[in-house]
Amino acid sequence: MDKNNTASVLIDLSAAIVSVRGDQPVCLTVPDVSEYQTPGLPFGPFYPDRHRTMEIGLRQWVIEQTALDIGYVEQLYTFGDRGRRSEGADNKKENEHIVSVGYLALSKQCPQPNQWSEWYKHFPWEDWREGRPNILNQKIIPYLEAWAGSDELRRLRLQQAFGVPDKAWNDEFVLDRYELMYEAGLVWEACADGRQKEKISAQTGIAMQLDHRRILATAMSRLRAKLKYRPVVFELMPSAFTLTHVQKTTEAILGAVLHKQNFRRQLAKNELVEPTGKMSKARGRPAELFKFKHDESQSTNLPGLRIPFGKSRNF
Amino acid sequence: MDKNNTASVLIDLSAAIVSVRGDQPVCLTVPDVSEYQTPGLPFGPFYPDRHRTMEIGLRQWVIEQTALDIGYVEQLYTFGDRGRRSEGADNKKENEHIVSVGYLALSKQCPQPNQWSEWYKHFPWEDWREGRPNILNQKIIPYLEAWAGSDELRRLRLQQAFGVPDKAWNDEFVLDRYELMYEAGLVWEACADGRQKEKISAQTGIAMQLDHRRILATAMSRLRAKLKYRPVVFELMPSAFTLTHVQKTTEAILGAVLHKQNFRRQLAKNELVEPTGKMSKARGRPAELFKFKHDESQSTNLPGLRIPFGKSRNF
DNA sequence: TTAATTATACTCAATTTGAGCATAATAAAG
DNA sequence: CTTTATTATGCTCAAATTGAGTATAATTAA
Repeated sequence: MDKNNTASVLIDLSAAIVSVRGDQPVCLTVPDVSEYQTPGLPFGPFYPDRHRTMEIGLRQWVIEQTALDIGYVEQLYTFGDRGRRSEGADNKKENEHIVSVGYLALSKQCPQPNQWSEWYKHFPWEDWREGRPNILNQKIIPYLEAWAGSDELRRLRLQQAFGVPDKAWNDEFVLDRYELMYEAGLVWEACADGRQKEKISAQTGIAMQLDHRRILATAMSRLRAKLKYRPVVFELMPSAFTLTHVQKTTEAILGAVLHKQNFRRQLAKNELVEPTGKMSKARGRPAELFKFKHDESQSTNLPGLRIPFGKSRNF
Repeated sequence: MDKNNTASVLIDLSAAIVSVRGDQPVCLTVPDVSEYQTPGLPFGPFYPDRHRTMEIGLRQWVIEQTALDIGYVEQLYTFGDRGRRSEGADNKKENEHIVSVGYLALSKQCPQPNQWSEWYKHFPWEDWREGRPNILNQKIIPYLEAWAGSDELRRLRLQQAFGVPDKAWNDEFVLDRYELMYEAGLVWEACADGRQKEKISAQTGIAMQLDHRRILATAMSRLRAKLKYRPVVFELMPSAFTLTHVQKTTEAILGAVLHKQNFRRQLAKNELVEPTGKMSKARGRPAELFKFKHDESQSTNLPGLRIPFGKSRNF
């Protein structure tokens, strides 16, 4: 193998294809054939000869393999870490290095329910809609505190990511929290990568193949952040919807509940929706059906929601 | 060439290494040997055998080639476009596909002035510190309006990116504006890539090699956005500085002037700086010297500046 | 009819923002 | 030594935004 070849790599395009089913954000997964049965994100190789850009390549295999209509697509991050893909265990071809480019895609529908995996089964500590998740105080925080010990840097990172002991929880730091837990050996993937010798007694969320849970965490962080300044929720909504429906979808993604009246005030101020004239009928008073105002093309850099938050979110 | 090989690519790590000299943001460049004399961003190949992660690989060649102390490094975007690197003109090896991973790095110093290129020489329309740049009304907007014609989509994009006719200028849309100008054939690179037949009469900013101006535009967008919610300015400041110095640096990057008292109020509220006790001496009343409060390690996700803006920025 | 449920209009205090004036401390000029 | 230019910093205040309610309307189910 000459020097030129050592620089040559294969590129995987991995996608976190996100949708919302009921009040749960879900993510398209493919089943695992190995003994562990951990789900993984769908991915396909990038063929530079065939596709002019990587995004085109990604859309291509998503259409071929899933027949899904994904509107919004955004590149997340390019991961080139050795040792974060369980290479020793899985990869037969030692010489082929793989770099994976992670994408976030949003889909309005999610047919075939068994192929979609709920976010919060993989990240139970990220859903605060019913209050602070028990797993935090019962398991994660005590374990991480022990791991940090008296190490100043570790304690600082713990404070940043998890808000302990006195800072607020920040819903956007999904990736930071996952990475900290990985380093501390608190997720299954750390064992698989050989960073942790013994298995952790109970699992902290359902693991995923290779570094896919990390890609999903990146997608969650990005989507939660983006929601607040770009109107991406509408990429997850049908053509007509009630305001409550938009709110429930937003809350599902943020993993937090919002103030109803203030949420609507923001929608109104930013002129993001317009009435269709029709009404929905369900239990109580019928709600007006709205539609997104700018469904044409690149509505990417319109104002957004400027989510109003409850103030104290720690404890 | 078998199917496996068509998927194999070389990876370039390109870096927009940014610093501020006086009141000008600058970017490390390497001279061009070709006839055009256009500067380019420094880059090096990624050797997956040698470096565990791409960021480590990047830091490695930056240290080797520039001897710079870069603290903050952030991955920007992975570009895999064919036709956006003037391949026909430059690349001899038709079979080797190159994907470039763009990085943003911040440096406190910028020695050897001739190797650093000022941002606004490449993007003269992005510096609004002296008011709306003349080149916009005199050249860019008229050209783009003609290009858009009566095409609704084009006009919408024009409004989003450049604020014409009635929206405000958004300093973060550097990339959107550059991409629009590229598509419209208003930058030199579009000619080089063969998208534009004739040369444009006068240049709109100094061009760069391959797609490097696009990477710089991405860096500018990201840095301008980040500045507002993360305290990254301090990665560009010496260990002790006056508040005015922080403000001038921020203004240089944003390409806009800020209200002095309000800027300081934000710094104070977020507790980002603390006094050193020493004073600076220059022309007028001496200013207190401050230092960044959290210089240890990952201060990445601290509050940030929440830049207050002047209200009307169009015209 | 009544209760439960959901939608929507409106209010109000607290906070944040945008924009300004007033005053203080220094160097350079006269 | 006084004045002027220059920069720093303290303080004010109206406008806008946010957070957190209350009140009322229009339905379905009992």
